[in-house]
Amino acid sequence: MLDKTFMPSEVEGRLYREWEASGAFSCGADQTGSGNAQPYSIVIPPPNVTGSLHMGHALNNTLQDIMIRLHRMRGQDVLWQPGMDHAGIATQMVVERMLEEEGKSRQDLGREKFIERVWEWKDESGGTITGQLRRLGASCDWPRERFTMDEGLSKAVHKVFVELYKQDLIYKDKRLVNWDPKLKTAISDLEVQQTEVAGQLWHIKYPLEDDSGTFITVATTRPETMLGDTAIAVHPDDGRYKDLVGKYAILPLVGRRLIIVADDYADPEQGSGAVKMTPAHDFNDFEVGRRHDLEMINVLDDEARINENAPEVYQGLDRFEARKKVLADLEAQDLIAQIDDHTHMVPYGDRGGVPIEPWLTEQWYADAETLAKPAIEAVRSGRTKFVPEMWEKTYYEWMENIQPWCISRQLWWGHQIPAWYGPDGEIFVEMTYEEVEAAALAHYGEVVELRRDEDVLDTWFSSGLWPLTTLGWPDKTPELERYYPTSLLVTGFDIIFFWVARMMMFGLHFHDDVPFDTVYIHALVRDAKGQKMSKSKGNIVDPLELIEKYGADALRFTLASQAAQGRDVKLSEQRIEGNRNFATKLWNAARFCEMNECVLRDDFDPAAVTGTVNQWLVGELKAAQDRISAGLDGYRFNEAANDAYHFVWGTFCDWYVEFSKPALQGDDGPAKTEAQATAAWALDAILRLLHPFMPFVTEELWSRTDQTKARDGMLVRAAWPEYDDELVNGGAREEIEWVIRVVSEIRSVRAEMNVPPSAKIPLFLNGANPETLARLERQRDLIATLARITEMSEQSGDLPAGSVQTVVDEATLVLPLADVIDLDQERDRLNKAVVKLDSQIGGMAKKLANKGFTDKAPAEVVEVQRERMAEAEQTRDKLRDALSRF
RNA sequence: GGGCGCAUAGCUCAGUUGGUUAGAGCGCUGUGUUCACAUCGCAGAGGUCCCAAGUUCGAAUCUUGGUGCGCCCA
Repeated sequence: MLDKTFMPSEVEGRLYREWEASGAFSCGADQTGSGNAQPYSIVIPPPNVTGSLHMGHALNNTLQDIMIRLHRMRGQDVLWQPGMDHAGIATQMVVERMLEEEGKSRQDLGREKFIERVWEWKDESGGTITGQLRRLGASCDWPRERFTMDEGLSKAVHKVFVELYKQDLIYKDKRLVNWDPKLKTAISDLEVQQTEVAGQLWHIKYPLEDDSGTFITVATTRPETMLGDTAIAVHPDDGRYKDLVGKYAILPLVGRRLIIVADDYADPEQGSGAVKMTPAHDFNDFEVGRRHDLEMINVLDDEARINENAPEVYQGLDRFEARKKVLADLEAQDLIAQIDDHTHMVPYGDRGGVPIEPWLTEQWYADAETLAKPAIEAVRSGRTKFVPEMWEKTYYEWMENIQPWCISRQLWWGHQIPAWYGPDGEIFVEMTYEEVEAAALAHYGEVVELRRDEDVLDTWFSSGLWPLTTLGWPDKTPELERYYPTSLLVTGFDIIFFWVARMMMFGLHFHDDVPFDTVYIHALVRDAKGQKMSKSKGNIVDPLELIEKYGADALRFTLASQAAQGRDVKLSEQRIEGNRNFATKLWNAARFCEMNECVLRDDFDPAAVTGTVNQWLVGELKAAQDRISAGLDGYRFNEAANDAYHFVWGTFCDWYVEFSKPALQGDDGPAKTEAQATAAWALDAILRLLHPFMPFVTEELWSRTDQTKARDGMLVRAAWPEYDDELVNGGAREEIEWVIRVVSEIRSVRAEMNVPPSAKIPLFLNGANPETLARLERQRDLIATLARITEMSEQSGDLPAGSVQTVVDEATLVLPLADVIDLDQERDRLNKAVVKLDSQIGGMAKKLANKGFTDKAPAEVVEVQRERMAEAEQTRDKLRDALSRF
């Protein structure tokens, strides 16, 4: 016997272990045994090895798991490829922090020992997230788990680097990069967060060279960078400065001559209209510098301290101290013309958390523009589809304006760049060190000392290969052959650039095919108030806490039911609680079936049921199944979840269970047997339909409701329901919908008239046609039970005194309530109903009188309108009659 | 400044190519526990679908403009 409530924490761990142990999650399964099960594959967005499950992961993996479980149940050969990302900066930071506590730095250890330490850390505490994904119910093929630093994957990265280098798609260049002075590495544009900061705009007077005593005033938010100024720019059309173009100013504090150039970049509206140029420390200035061939003077070191290229008094000062001193010195010389408060954007490194510096260094670059071309074309031609489609615009926007991709990072943890340098800096890039040596020997004609590049590759370089490498590429594996291109990628919009775009580029370049058929982009998970979750706001919701409190099923169902396309998920605990209640409801429906000995029968044919209620239910189930399948196939997770919810609660529990009670609790006989079998069949279908959303409670019920017949294995591998249209019986549907209308109407009137729920009353039908009377005859039991009616009969002639009347279709329901009725109240109620109908009829009459409508609208629409009006008129007339009989 | 979204019940949101008499969950109000479930049942209140103009026989839905909010890129 089932308990009264479902206790998720008592079953989730056990069920998950059983699934895993049974091999249910393994790819290669051909459930139908036909030998031609179609492959269905998803690669997981690899979480960082340092990561732990947050709400974004919970949503992302819930959606993937729903699709995976659905297709597995459909009998496809399903692969959900799991794995983790080595997360260069994040992981290195974790281990460096540990070292710091021991009073050591990575330099103290040396590169080799440090990397050993990282691996130790990874083996011990890395990857807690994979356990957490299991808690969520994610049915990944775990034995196939991969890590971006695995040997095979590293080999692939090496091969890709070598090939791209030989194709001139990877090269070294000296450009401005985003430099993180805390982590002392280059980072990509995408890892820079522009943050609005309330700062100042300083107007500084630069003396003109030729005419002592006059100045040109420049405005800047970063006065310390003036130490690296090499020019001043003004707009070519700016009359104020026309005469100064080509002349020189003298840089205060330094004494350097600055040429005044005319360039469109200078904005006459901004500040004074003249802008100082620091080509080595500003991206815009860098571009201006290129146009005007300006000198680039780097005045910062790798920790953003002033270096030897600046006057000695500033050397060694941190950039913020330098700002203070520069300003003080300018002030002392009376060179500050004005200080404005000024809100502007400051770039912050998203890992290090300090403002990044544009810094001139030599780095490795990939020719993203060339690689992007086929990737753009693949989406344009529809080989890869984005859902929702609007994200394609974002993808194009970025791909068409793509910048060279800086792929080197000044870190130790990651794939070390496979480039070696000879004594004169000649570069050798080969697959093996032996080949490098051979190439060097050929080049120099003698054995020389070779030095390997110290840097590692951007983490996204290896994760960009994820769909290829996890399937075994560059080897020609059966998995690669079978599961590539993958069916679906599920990810957040924030990594379309970082990740999706790179996988597209690499997949097309190295395997000549797109990595996925469809990319489903889901939204952000926000808190109940719509705020972005963040540590600083303290509004982070921990999915694991919610799982403990409400069960994984409730969390999953909530996320799915909120995952409307193009809309953020606002997660409120109340909703999760509501869906926990839904699981309880399902549980109790199963408990009801159990108590009434509803046992699944092998020979049950839903198309052959004879009871009207049973015919109705199988038809409703077929319709619900259609909607749920269509919702999932269209990635409308919210619709599918809500359809399932409404069928289970609104149709099965609220009505069918109640309808079936007279039969189930009555005497043994064919009606009871059929009710038991139908209920068992429906519950079985419900468990299947809900399984992708709520795998735990459904699996548990599946095993617990298996009283007589051993089900063929676990629900996780059971077949997804598919039904024929013949299950829909129009007559049964109309009849039961009529019963529902009658019962609802009576309940409503009873409540309004304050008839005590315990009181049973008679019911008379007035003006009912023969069909309705026949229905009444057939469905007496249901109406009597659900509407708490004693006797019911046709009534013609005079009404019993003090009757309440209400209309369903052509018939008037008459409830003799002389004892309880308040005549005035009843008159009011009827009057209100008549007035309301009159206004509706008025609207419809007007519409039908409009020739434009009757001529131009489709005939069926006009017909529907006529029918509606006739029905409304009929009801109104009946109510008027009722009033007149008062 | 450029681009992309969003605005519907107290709250959070559905509403597929225009045919609505606008729905759900939560919350709220009333009421009910022998008979699966109080993590529940039954009933109810609650909406100029942001504003304006246009297209149309017909607009929550399409177009334009405005207002407010959000995100991305400069």
